[in-house]
Amino acid sequence: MDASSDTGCDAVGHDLLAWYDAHARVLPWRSPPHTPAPEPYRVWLSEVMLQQTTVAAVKDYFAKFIARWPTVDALAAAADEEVMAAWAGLGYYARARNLLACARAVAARGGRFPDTEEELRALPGLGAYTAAAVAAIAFGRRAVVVDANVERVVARLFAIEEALPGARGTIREKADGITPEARSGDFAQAMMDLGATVCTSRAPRCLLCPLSAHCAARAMGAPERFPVKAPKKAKPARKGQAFWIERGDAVWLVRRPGKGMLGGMRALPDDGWSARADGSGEGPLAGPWESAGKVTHTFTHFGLDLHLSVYLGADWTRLPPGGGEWWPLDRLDEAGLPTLFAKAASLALAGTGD
DNA sequence: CATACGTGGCC
DNA sequence: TGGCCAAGTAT
Repeated sequence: MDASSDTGCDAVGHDLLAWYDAHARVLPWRSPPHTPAPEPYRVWLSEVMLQQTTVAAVKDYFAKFIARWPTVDALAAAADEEVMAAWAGLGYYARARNLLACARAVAARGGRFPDTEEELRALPGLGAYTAAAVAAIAFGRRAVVVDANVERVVARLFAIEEALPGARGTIREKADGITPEARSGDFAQAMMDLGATVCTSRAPRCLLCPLSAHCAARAMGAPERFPVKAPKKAKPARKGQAFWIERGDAVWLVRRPGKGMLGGMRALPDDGWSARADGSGEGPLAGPWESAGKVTHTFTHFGLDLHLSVYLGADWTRLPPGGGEWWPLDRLDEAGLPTLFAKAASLALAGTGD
């Protein structure tokens, strides 16, 4: 037997589940090992929030959503702008739009989530990972659950030299080979816990790892070399402007278009900056504008220097074109501004002494 | 298959 | 401090 066949698939599952029984993280959306599964609604909501997002960042949002919308039917009945505002700050806002679309699709079929991976995959916002995770965790189905943690653990277990993202197919096959028939939901969560707490990206704690005896990367003495990754593209640096138009007790807010950057979110008016180009420098009104400083913000695929121009004592007979609303300054935290514009608002309020 | 899409934490 | 990273999906 070679080093990989003696991992004998079953041995990995057995060792990992034994470790999980003793070391499973306690999380608000999770049931402990050997207890009934959480409600599918909670599993689904947490999995969507956790897409590309850390556990620490999700916790408060999960609690807020569950308190405000305890069931999928309640969420389905919510107003779009309420949900978008509640999601503000969590990022990847297409998730919030798909969350509502999915909740309404589930409500339309009686408030019950489908219980197969294939049907779950057809719902808005559920890709290969989330459909597999919900099928396994909420419904006990055997499913191959592959997220970034699993990719890292598997790439190390089998010392996969092929670089991501090309190695996805190979990694999935290997993950399939070690996924047990029984307890596949626990297995998936165990892999993710292992990746998050032991088989970490930097400085993996191999001495604490229940799979170290099976690990090819460990045997090579080079666990941190895996997974191999393709080099990243440089982020362009963009410049743009945002405009703070104040009427004494209120500021002019717009709603961004439903798709694209920060789609569907409330925002300050801007000069049309994007990932592809700088803004025009043109404001929505003639002014008079006063400079209030600059906000720097880094998005996934570009960096932005956002210059803020302020117009105090605006005349309400001269509303900017294109629609918007006067938003009370004392309720600005309820507007649901994405972080970039929340930073700009703080800058404006600091500068105006409000 | 490549790209667009947020944010905060870590070293 | 700037780059890397995190329970990915849609197109």
